Amino acid sequence: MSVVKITLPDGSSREYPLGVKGIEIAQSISEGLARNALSIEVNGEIWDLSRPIHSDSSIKIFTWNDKGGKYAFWHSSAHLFAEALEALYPGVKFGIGPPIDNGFYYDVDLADIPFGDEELIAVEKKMLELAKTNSQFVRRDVSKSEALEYFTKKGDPYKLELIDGLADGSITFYQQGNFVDLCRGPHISSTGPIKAIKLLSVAGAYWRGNEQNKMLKRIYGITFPKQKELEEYLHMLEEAKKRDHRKLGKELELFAFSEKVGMGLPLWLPKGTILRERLEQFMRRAQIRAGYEPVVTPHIGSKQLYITSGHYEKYGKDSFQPIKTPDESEEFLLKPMNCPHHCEIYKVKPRSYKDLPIRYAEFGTVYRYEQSGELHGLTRVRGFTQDDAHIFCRPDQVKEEFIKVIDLVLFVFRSLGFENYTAQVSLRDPENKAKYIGQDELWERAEREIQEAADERGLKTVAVKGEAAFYGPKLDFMVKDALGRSWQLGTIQVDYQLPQRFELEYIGSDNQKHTPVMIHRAPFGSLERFVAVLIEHCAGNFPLWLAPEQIAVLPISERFNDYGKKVLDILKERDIRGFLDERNEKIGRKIRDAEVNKVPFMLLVGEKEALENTVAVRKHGEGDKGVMDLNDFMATFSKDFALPS
RNA sequence: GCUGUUGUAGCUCAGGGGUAGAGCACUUCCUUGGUAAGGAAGAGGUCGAGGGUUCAAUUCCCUUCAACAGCUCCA
Repeated sequence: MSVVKITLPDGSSREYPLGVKGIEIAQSISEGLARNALSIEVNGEIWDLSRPIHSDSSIKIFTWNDKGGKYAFWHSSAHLFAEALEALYPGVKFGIGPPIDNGFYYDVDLADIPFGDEELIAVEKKMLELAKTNSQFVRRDVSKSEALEYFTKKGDPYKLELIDGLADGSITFYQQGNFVDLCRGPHISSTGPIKAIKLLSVAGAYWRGNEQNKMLKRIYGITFPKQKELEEYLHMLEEAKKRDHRKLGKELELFAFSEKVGMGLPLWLPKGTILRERLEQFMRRAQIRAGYEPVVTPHIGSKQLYITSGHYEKYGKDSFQPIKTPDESEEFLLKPMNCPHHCEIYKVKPRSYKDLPIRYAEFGTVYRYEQSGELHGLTRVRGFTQDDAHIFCRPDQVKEEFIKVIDLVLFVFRSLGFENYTAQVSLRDPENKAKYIGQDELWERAEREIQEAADERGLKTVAVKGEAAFYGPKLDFMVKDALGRSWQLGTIQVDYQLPQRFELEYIGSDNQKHTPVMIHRAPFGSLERFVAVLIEHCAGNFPLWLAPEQIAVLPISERFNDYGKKVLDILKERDIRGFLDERNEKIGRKIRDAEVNKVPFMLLVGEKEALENTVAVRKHGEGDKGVMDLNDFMATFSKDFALPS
């Protein structure tokens, strides 16, 4: 056979000579595509454009607009970085240098060479210089012995360790210029297209992520085909920093931390508390409509409770330690989760199959001793409030209940304008079953039912092994923060284990005892994290119903403070949150301050308004909306003041 | 928890071996102004904490705490 059949993404296929290269296919399609092509997907694998294709294949040619294209570009940039670094610092040892979502990094052992901003700039310069030589990335298959010999000679222990773990026959080298790296690829054709380079930061990272190993320097960078794109990216980073919830939380006086109170223990300021309570009201109402019953449980529970649940064994040592009492036989733990308490509520009386499902909801504040280096604003704290609920149901009700919870989560996301979320099915790590409790068949059943429920609601899911909780698989909803970091928000978890451990039961229609299934769920995840992500999502410009201060009443001069007070009183009668700016300042100044504080509406009152009983409406970010009767104003926006439903 | 960086007024930051400075915010006075910063005066700090070196430390050294970045972790 001297031809291969190549199937294109549109389903059409063409024949090419055996050993055709991606770049040749691109040229045959169009000159423009060939010019922009960076890599090619061949039967689901991403290849170099210069690698010959020897069998019938489905292909897709990637450009800068595809993730696969960017990855090849950034992977090649990592090699270019290594080449430049080696040119400037001969003898440095290299770990790994992969592409990431935004750019690339390379782990290097610089021994004791100091490496700061100046060095980063010097390496950037060298990279640009080398990129201009437009050297080809050349792929070469090497035998394991040849690979070992090369890096032994070069004296790079990290690469030797990597090669050690690879099978002979699967090892490839890539070379550009004088630099040779162990690499699976793929790469772009040559260094020329790398036109704009920025090395962003240096951080420590353990070799192979193991803290027993030596710490290497991880150098992050990003590159672009055009200088303008780099500038736009850097601008975007600046903008993202302005949305950081830690910054806005301080500026808008939403929350604070105190060294004296303790790290990771947020203090909610008055404005932040309003925001948080509005979210609670919103969720309470949605839950009551969905058939949940609110419950309240204490902040501590006896150690025995957590021995029963299995949490003590799993987390006891690495958590807040037991609280003692004068009675030495007593020990209590700060509650790290609400489920055991809710199980005990279930147990207060015998249950019939007709009672199920039972749904207990609680805004439960829990405490977890997170590692100090993990704490991060409101997204990772040591004391937080979950919008928690536990659904106790029969096995035949699991899927239906799960779907109802998905609907609730999606309602919440929709109401708050979150469109960019991903759903992750978190499964057990089949290689490490000891990490989990419970029988295999229950796990398999739960994993299957989660996937089915998600599919039924048309969720796009990614299954990730090893991400399950120790008692059951989860469906996690993830969103990204302003700086592109991914956070888990809502979570839904099926649990066959806790009901057994707590010996929960119900009497079935067969008059026999059965064990119910438990579903843990928290659409917000925690109020803390949700508020953090919400702040970044809307850059502090909260929807009207959530805004801590909805309206600023701004008298033109002190002469109209009395009328302003009257307007404010009317607003307050309608439960609208507002304040009167009585300061001896000009109107321009009052407007500026209200704008900076992101107050959604400003009502200006002066001589004309006081005489006519009206207000001059100004909307945040939009400007003057004209003079209106106060009642008309409130009627026009009444829907926006109310909880969404 | 590990590695690195940082810590000066309420906030944002400058400074630097001889006991501190700016802008904004704050207070008072003048001004009563119509859609993003009116003017003047004033008050405000154990320079994160503890120890050391020194005639002298906020500045140099050590320890510690916290924040930040990354790694590891996340019921």
